[in-house]
Amino acid sequence: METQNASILLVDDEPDILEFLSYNLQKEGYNVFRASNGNDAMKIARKVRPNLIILDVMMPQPDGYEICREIRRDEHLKDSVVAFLSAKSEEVSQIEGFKVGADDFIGKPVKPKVFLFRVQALLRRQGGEKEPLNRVFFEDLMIDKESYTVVKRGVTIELSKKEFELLILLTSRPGKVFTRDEIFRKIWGPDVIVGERTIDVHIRKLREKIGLGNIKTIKGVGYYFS
Amino acid sequence: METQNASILLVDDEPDILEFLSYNLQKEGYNVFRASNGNDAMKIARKVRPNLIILDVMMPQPDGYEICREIRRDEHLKDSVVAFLSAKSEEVSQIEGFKVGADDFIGKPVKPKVFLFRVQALLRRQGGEKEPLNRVFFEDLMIDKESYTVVKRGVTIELSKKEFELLILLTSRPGKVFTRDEIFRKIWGPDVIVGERTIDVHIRKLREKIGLGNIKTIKGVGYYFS
DNA sequence: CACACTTTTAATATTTGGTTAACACACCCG
DNA sequence: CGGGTGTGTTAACCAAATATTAAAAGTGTG
Repeated sequence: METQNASILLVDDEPDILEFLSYNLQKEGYNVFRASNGNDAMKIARKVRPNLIILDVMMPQPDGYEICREIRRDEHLKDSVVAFLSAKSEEVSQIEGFKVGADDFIGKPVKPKVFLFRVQALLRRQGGEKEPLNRVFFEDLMIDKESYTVVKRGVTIELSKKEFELLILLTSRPGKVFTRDEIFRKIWGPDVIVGERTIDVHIRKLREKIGLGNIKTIKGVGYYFS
Repeated sequence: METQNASILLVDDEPDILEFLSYNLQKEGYNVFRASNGNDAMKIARKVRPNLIILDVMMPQPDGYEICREIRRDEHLKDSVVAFLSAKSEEVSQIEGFKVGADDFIGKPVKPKVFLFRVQALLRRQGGEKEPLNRVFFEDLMIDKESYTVVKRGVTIELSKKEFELLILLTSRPGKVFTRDEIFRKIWGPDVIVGERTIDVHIRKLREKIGLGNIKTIKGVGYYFS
């Protein structure tokens, strides 16, 4: 749509974080606005109608949730993409977050690379809504292929790349049993040779992170997701 | 080994990269087309309607963005999946890329494994590599060769490898009586020697799991499925 | 180049499906 | 009726497959 650079509104009461995020975003060429409290945030939002609004959950006065609700109530803003920043400890609050209409959660501490990647994914969504959300749900599990995250019952779980690839592969066809060979070919490629136990180790880590029940073994055959 | 006859169009002005990617894709069984400039690309695209189009961003004449726009404008092509190739440095351009309707960005230098994995993911998105469901039905029984499971009246039953192989064999020709020798040769192979009772035990377990009625014995001859 | 992190290897433990063996049962035939 | 033959049942054993762990090797990053 717009040919101008995307505009992003950052809202956080901690100046350091504001500064840090803002720096990273500007480096990528985004048009960044800042606010340190809810009132300023709404004022700016109404004025510039940012493509993306990033809110810290924990703030005095109107907190992130409250601001988000207000945004969703505003005729001109309700279609904005809203992402929350939240510390790992208070992750249960994500449920609340999605209830008030959040589009994404970004865990603190923020890693620049991941952060920018997600911002990008969020902005992309904002444009063409026909784009199906690249998310898969399995009971209490949500897998977001865009942001490389897994959320289990509101708790964000960080996976390494291999772990994520493995999970994506297995969930691409729940119930299907993938043999070791198949897994090797699809994730490691046809000519990479690694030890047999490598997969087991990754499977183990995955189970450790997302819970044991979901990935099952059929001895002599392979693994599957259920 | 599944035959992935998805067709992929590669567009890049550097012959080396074209060759490299093409090699990797073909090795995986994809049907690869190449073009070294935008005009050729559009010509080929209109003719073969590839499932996936991979464009280098940096090209003379019409660059990747321009080609992508044209693809999105074309009635027959606008639903193709389009991925961009781009060097790490020019990341800002990704915003532009998503704006013109790109589905993914693949960073150069390209690593085969990652590349193939993403291609796979993209093709999956394209409309779900529809593979035939490997399922057989017998009255109240459904046998799913993919998941090594049997569903009986809605209840999923997990079978071990041997049990499953046995079931598959017997149901491959319902009514036909398989002799012990036949079963041994087909499941254990020609040179494996196991005791006579081994089959009985597996048959028993199968009967236990899927019900007694289905597998019948003809004394002195063998077993059959009805 | 030190640090943090991911991936792989290697060594060890544990699990479980497959097999066996011993025995029970059913049926046929003299 | 009793021995013969073929199959059913059971539990115990074993080895292969997998799980687990820690440490080494590889990666990127400041």
